[in-house]
Amino acid sequence: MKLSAKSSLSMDANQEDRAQAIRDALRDAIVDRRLAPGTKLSEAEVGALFDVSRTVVRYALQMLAFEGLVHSERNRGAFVSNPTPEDARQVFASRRLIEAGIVAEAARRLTKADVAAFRRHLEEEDRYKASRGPEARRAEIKASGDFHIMLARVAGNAILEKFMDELVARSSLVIALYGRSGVSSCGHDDHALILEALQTGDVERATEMMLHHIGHIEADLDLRTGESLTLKEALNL
Amino acid sequence: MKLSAKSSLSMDANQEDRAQAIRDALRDAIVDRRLAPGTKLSEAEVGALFDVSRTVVRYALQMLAFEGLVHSERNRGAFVSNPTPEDARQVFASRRLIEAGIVAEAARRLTKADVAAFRRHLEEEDRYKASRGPEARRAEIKASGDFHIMLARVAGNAILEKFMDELVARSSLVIALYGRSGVSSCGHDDHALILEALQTGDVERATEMMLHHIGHIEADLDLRTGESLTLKEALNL
DNA sequence: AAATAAGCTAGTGTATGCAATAAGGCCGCA
DNA sequence: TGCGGCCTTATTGCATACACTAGCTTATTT
Repeated sequence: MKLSAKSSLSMDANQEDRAQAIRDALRDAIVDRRLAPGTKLSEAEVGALFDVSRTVVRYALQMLAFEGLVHSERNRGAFVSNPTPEDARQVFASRRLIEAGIVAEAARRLTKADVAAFRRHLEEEDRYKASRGPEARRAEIKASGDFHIMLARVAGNAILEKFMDELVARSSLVIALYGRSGVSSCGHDDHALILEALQTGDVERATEMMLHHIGHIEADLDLRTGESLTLKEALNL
Repeated sequence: MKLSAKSSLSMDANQEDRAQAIRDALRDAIVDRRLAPGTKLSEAEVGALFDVSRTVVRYALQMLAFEGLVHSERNRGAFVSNPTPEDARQVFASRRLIEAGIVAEAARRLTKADVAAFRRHLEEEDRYKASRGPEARRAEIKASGDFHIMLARVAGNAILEKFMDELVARSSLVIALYGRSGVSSCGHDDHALILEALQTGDVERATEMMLHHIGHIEADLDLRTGESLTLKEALNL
């Protein structure tokens, strides 16, 4: 667990709410796959890393549990979530539903400034795609999720935006567990296509592109029922 | 603040997680409108009522803050949320989107047992509608929300179910603040119509009914920009 | 030698104490 | 008499201390 870099940085900046800072740091670590699913998040350990008491850590962990990124078991502790294939399917089903609505609303509200921001973001994504190494890969996954979060923000509905934050984070976990080729690297610029359709005001096409895009991501997963269960069952026979 | 009835009851039943019990009790109180928007939820006071320390109360309040039912201000405390008209619009926009998806999925999965449960529920709703008095009114509102939550459960997506829990709760708050005639009492049995369409497997019609229903609820609101803001602006001129 | 039970340890659940902050009251001043 | 600043007080933020639970180790018995 190496999160030390974040700690000092966020502490002096955020005098206001340290629990939130810890939450964000852990969230990033989970989404970036620096913390593997199943990893135990010991209160004392995290507290030591961030130089706060367990009280504050508990708040942060509870928030993450609410988002579904962390699974909390009474008297046992908190662990990075280990979504089942069924969980994964539900995440993507939810995304298909909500992102379709977001695309429709975003198309109506998209400003020139938004388009410019998206262009900058797409360039950044491309840079990461071009780069090699695990660090660039992590950055690419993060940036890929950020695209969807930006879109949700443009849609102007704070509630849907919050839902998308959660769904994108959960998606990262799912991809970490079940992703085959690593990234949604089916050799496509889905995001660029979506933006293009949005710019021309073609809502229907943009929606279709989005659904295809989510389909691509999901198709890249290997959701066959986990081996661990099969193994257990085999031993019981 | 009279929540005493719940406290003793939930304590002996739930040895497992007292914070959750308190959360549920407060949640019910807010959704039932026993706690008005803006009411301060003092940690010490709530703790005394439930006979737990502030630590546990804080967890409960934080959970409610995450659901949007409670607004937490640093060094000031937690208050029952006071959604703005814009918040209200976003709640219903989100519901239109998500419940359309839920109806479609529920139609596919609806079993006979589900139908029977819905029928029982509708009867209960009717009983409350027939009864007079504020107590019956509260029960009616609650039951009305429960219909939507049941539907979400039938749809079989835990994530969407959680989102609906939050949206239904927020709706109750909004109705408490901006509701004109009190309940969605536009003299209709929207829920029964939705169930009927679902039974016949007519997804399109069920979806349409659901959207109409949400429209009915929203139409019953008076979302003209709050007087407080207008007053402030008037004073600033 | 294997299995079971008892104690031990590590870590979470809860309460409480202390420090800090914000709201309200009080006094002085114009 | 009205207004502004200071102080008091109630309440939250955080840390720590204690209680309890689960899992592991060990020892004893069959």
